Amino acid sequence: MIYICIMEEITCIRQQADIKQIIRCKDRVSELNTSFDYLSSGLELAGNNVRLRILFLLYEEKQLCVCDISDILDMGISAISQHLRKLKDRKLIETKRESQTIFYSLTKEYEKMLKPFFEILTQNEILEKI
Amino acid sequence: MIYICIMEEITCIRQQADIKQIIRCKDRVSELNTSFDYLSSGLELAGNNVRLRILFLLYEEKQLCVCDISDILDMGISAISQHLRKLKDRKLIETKRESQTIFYSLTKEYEKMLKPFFEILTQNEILEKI
DNA sequence: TGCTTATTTAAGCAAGTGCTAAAATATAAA
DNA sequence: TTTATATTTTAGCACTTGCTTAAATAAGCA
Repeated sequence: MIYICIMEEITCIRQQADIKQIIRCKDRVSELNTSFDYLSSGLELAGNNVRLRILFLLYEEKQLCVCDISDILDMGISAISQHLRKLKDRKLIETKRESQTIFYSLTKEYEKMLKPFFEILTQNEILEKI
Repeated sequence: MIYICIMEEITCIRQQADIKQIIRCKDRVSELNTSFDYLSSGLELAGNNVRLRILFLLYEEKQLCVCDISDILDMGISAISQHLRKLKDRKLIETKRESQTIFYSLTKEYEKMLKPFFEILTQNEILEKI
């Protein structure tokens, strides 16, 4: 019979290292693997300054077209369009065509998810003014 | 007398464009400018897969050293250290030295802020298993 | 003092991001 | 059909990010 022993390379050989803790954490992280991918990809999108502003504008105005956002943020239409595509691919926003104009809006799911953030944003601003 | 007229370049000359809406949004966005910078920089940090895992691990285990995280995530110590520095610079985490070992933990503020996210993460995982 | 352990910092590089400019697509109106 | 409007897509490029390797720092111990 052949025994194959897979040794996990431990980079750190601290005396006080809690091996049980490390193994428990490894398991925990790997079972939540896809959740981390999903959540981080969403946060990454919102983590861009321009995209965060776009999400906020859609949150407050309900719907806007590329052209509106381009004017508001003083940026090229193409640049905005590329940001919108990323947000749409990841289903943070959705489109509704009205003849030539394409209106973007937050999906129900993300409107709910982003609400607390934008409320903090707005409240802080008010507090600063008092 | 010399009049200087600063014309704002409007890239989009849509017939149906609501000029009042655009100007209102411009003002709104510019008054919240620093808030956007602050929030997006935080989300950007959490939007990285490795850093999100680090934040989650610190959330669950309360405190860990570079070495622990390096073992758990199977990554080089230097790479983890550089992520930790970014999180520390932005005050998402803080350090506590115990002789040679430096323990990292979430700051009170961000522990509270991240809680809802990690609860969703954990709940979804449980739901999937049923 | 030197040696070990724990960690950070710096240099270098491959890969990714976000912008601009130009070409392509799609709808409406003349 | 041609022309204008609204938008997307592609190519190219500067800039940033995240990793690796190697050198630097810092604390405890012989």
